[in-house]
Amino acid sequence: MSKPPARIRLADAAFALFDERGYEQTTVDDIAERAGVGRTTFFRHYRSKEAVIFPDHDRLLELIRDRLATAGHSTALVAVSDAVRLVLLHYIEEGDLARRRYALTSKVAALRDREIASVARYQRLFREFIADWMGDPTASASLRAELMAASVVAAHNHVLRRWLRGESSDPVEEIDEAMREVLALFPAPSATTAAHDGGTTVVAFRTGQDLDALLPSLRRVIEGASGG
Amino acid sequence: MSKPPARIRLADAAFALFDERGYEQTTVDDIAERAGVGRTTFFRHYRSKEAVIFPDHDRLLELIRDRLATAGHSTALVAVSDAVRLVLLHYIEEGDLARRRYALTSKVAALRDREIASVARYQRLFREFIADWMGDPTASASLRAELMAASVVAAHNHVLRRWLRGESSDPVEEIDEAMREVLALFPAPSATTAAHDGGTTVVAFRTGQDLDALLPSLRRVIEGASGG
DNA sequence: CACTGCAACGGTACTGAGTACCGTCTAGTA
DNA sequence: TACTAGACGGTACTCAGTACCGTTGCAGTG
Repeated sequence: MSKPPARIRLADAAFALFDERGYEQTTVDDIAERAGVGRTTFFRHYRSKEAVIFPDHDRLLELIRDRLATAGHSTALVAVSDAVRLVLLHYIEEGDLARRRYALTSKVAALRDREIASVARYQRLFREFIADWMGDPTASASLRAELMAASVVAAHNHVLRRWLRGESSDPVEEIDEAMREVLALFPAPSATTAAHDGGTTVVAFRTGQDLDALLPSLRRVIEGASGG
Repeated sequence: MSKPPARIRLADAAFALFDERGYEQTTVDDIAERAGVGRTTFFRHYRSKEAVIFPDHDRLLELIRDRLATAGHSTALVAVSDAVRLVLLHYIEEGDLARRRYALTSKVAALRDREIASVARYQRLFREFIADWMGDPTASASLRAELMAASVVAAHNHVLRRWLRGESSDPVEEIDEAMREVLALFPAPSATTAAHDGGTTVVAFRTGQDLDALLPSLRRVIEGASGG
């Protein structure tokens, strides 16, 4: 019966102590002692006390980067959807561990802030990828890339949190549906550029009425947009 | 010639030292010494070494909260736009100080993370406000509130960063235009709910053609959506 | 003037995260 | 056996942040 490696024992000890005493009330010395290793060994495996909760953000970033790198111009949005699904699946595979982490980040402000900072790095990755894909350096296109990346990440967070709270039985189906909704918000980039030369603008909406009943208000919307 | 109050002297000293030696290379003792006060006094005025860079995030949060609180149901989106403009104006009034902070947050990861965490608090405020406004507790509405809040904040950040980098001469006009673009992405909430009962869906796009030329493809899109 | 209360300040001492460095033990190999 | 490399433990240090205490200065009050 050989003991599990120190890295695992440290993580187990940390989660257990955080549950028992709370995060701030647990020192690194406590964690190392329960894991049966020296304090130095803790910092050899984890850069900080916070990092023991988020072991593999770097790996996850690489995962996204790799998936996006395989995309051609016509498959860019598919790559984005795939990358988001990949991240979600990663958390789901963690199972109970992800839920314990969620319980901690919900209570401890320092951990929540760190989580948010990590998510911002994902968002940056998506934003740069989408901006490159658009290939249009104007301020307007840059804004659209920013909005799109923010929406993509928000959709992921929304589905993930639902699953973490036990409100979702099929998170993969939910993320696919959410991504469809996000992508539907944004026009194809080839069409958008033409609009700046004073074309017709059609805004997105959904209604119970049929198309013919909608035409008058459609026209009004279009004229309002081109007039303002 | 009376000296400025300690709070100001500390901020000045901190920014000066961060410029000279860098953030990590500057200790709180250094800052206090240059400001001519004791170390204790530093922590009386600023909760942490990072906080000296971001003095008034709490006040800004209150500003947003107050503006949103005055909104009625029909003026909710106006309140959101106003609140965002308020935040942007706050930074602009800081002028050079905001630009120095930007230079610091661009270099120091710890400061950038803190900035991001603060922005996330704004986003949460907007998300809760929008969700309340929608008054629809379904998962779909919750996602839409999340997407909208994320887009609102992303638009603000985009315009703010452009101004901070000196790429914008009229940031107020830019934020108004950006907010128009954001709000155009999202259908009115009364219309959205009907769509789930199998109504007509109109997707957003822009084109150089006029509306009549577009109708056939519009119909095709709608049938494709209701069929899938 | 003497007294009181209060607010801002300075100093000391402490906890705990994170870093640097050094010595030790052990497994694998020539 | 001798050598080497990696994982480990221990010590000592820096620095952020907290707790506590005493001091100073200034307002108002008798």
